[in-house]
Amino acid sequence: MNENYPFNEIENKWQNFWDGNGDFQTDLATAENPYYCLMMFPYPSGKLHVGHGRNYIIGDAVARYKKMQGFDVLTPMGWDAFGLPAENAAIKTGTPPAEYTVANIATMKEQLRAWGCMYDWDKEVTSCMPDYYKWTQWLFIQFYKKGLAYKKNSNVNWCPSCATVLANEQVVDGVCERCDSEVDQKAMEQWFFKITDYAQRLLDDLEKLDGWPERVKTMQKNWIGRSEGTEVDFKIVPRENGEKDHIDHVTCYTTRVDTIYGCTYMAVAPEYSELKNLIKGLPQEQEVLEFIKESSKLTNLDREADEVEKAGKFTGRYLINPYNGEKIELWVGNYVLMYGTGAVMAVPAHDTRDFSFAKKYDLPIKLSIQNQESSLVLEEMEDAYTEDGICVDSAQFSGVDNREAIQQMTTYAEEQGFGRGTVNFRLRDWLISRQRYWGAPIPVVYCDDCGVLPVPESDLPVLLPTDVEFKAEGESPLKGSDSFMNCTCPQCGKAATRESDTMDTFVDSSWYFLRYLSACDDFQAVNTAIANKWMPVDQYIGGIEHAILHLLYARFFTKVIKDLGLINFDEPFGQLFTQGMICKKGPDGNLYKMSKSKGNVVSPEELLQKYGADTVRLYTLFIGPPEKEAEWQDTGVEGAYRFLKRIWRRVALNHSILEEVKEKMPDLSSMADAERDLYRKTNETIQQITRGLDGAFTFNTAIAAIMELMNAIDQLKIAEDSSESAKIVFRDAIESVVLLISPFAPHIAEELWVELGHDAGIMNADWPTVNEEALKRDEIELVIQVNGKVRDKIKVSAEASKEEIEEKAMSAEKAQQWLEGKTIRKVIVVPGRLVNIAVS
RNA sequence: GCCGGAGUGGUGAAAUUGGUAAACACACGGGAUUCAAAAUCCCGCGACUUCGGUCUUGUGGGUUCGAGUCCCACCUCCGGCACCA
Repeated sequence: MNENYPFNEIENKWQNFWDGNGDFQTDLATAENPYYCLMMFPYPSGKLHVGHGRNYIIGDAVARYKKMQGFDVLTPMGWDAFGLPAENAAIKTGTPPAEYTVANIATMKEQLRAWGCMYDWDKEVTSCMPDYYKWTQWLFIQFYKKGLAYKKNSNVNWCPSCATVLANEQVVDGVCERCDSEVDQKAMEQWFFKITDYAQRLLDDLEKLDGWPERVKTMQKNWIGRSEGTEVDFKIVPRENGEKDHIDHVTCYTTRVDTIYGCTYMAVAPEYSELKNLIKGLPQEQEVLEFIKESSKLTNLDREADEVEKAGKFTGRYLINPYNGEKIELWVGNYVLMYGTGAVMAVPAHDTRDFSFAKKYDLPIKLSIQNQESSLVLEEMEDAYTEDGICVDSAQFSGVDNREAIQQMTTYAEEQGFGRGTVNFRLRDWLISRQRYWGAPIPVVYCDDCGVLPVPESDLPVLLPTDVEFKAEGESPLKGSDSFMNCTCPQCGKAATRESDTMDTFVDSSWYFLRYLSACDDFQAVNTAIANKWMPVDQYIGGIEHAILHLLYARFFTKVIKDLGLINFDEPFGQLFTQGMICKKGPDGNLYKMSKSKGNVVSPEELLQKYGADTVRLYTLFIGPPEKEAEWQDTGVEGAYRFLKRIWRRVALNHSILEEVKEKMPDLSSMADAERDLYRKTNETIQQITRGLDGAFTFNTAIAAIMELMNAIDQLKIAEDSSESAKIVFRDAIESVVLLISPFAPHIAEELWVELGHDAGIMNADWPTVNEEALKRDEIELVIQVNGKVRDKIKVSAEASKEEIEEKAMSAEKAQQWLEGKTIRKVIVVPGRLVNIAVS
């Protein structure tokens, strides 16, 4: 056996072997012990760098580990293949998106293979292929039939650079999450999914997700943004000239109805639907219209900046507060959002925004909540009092605790019929229309006579045309394809037109985990029996950047698909693991997430050639806790390489010893001390790693533990003339190292496994188990502390009683020096750990 | 402002959940081997020290025989939400 570690010879060999052996192909129907290990499928952007690799390496390690534990592991892989980069490439180079995408997939598939990440390619899904998007379209139609897909005209986020609309989730700090262009507001007719119908369930079911990171659940909770409050109808004071209005009241939403006796005006959003009607013909009309126009010019960015000066106009109309009959002014304010009802009752004394607005426009301020000390004096207030307290000047509610008053006053409003308790969500419906080519066409037809009609299921898929011109303009390229646009009405047979928008790519990725389970099924989207058997996914692995978008949409889809009766579970992912990003210092010396634009990518090719896949894998897992960000350091790779070389050498140099060992593990009692120590260390390592890997992903410490075991193996100093039992213990330790490291560095493990005389296919070997007997110690080292400081160490028998330990500790030589002349006040004996002597 | 997470050597980090702080590595320094280099092996590596020790887990208090870990107050950083009424 060559003593130099020949990674370049063995890695490809074993990758071929795994393929040929079908080790990663899983029979979904017959598997008895299913374990679904899923990695977020990538967008085929071209090339993966080592930062991307973390996701797949972690996933592969989990899959191999679970396989060795006897599970029937399913690890599929696919491609989130629709999306803008392919289309932009088409605009730039003229390469059709399909061609570009297919080429990238081929490259990335090779890269995954070169990393030793093996998948069940029989179940590959590619979201841009007709056999996939047919079923995406089918699901759209089911959503449509259930009233969960609808079209409406509304203000939407428009990215001028991407030339398409965006979902709220895709707008980050007022800019497009993809290209960082400032997003405009534009009124357009667009398709939406009614995710708001599922807001409560999406919120409630977060409770069930014990295997999800807390921070992801919190992010989703914030995003859904539930708030409980009260709607109150304020009657509009009729016009003096007797003219009628369309409406007779304005409804506001508040979470603080307890402060309503302090309400001194009402403010509506500039976009408030009835506003223009309410001001028609009034002297204030022009001024207010002007104001509305000004406000609409404010971009998202301006609105989100804290500095935006609150501004507003009196509309000329008045309302009646139904609780006390007071007449108040109706204002329009730029600080009021179209949230709730778009109208807010203003209580300057108890809301900081209303306070500054009232001060600016000299509106009245009334105190209606008093603090516990009754120390609030209106004239002295410099800001609103927003804490809890006691209602004052609030008619029959005066003296009531304000939290209690919310209940009482809501009930009162319901009894009187001018208000009601209600719940509001921050979550908006999901805008899925995209004015782009490279996505699944929305399967809808417009007929002049019959209106909007879904494409009949038998006509699916609605194929993307190829006779299109790619341009970065504001219209879908599909509009330019006559062959696509012109069709017949499925109902009346007359000429009709197709919808030219395509679906957001997040629609594709919201159900791909179900499609892996029926990848080749031409007759149905979801195989119910198989899905119920394999889902929810046991372990999902991906980046934290999907905490809201993808993970929320996938949960929504799962719930809808359950309601369609196709599956019997309502959460898609049991355990979720979000790995941290890999960063590297850029040319400017700052640390960035690895990306082309920062010029700090490390591509795997060079590393694989220099060190091999196992080294890259081992370093990636050893770099730090996998859920945290990590800084890539090239010298660290060297360290991983050194360790693998060391394992290899230890086997190669002792090959004959390892080969000649045939005997079984001898009795513990017949082992020399050094042998027992190593045998114990081997079992401790197995225990530690297994505990770490179950539930948590402590790869970094698992690898450290294997390194420690290697250090212990070297302590034994095995040689040809060592005793038979030493050789057995040595071999057992080496074999354990090979098994334990195999999920992380599978190629070297396979090779050494065979060198140790086993059949090829280490992933089908059993994960090592702990011999409890071996863990026991005859003698234990105890620390002796005096007043909590370590002063001495003693060795005692493992069976020693507390009394014996105490006695031995007290007489320990060094401890004695610290006890001299002191009064012993207390002695604490912690068996197996330490003795602490408290003196004064 | 609200919510979540973190702060430990030159660096990445460990610490059986209240029990020897710094495991395992990286970097660095010294030595062996070598004509030389690479590779490999051995030793050292928190700070101060009068070589007895003393101090040390963001800061300050507290609980405890004992605190990186628990409690209180504060500081800093990261992430999410945010004019949401």
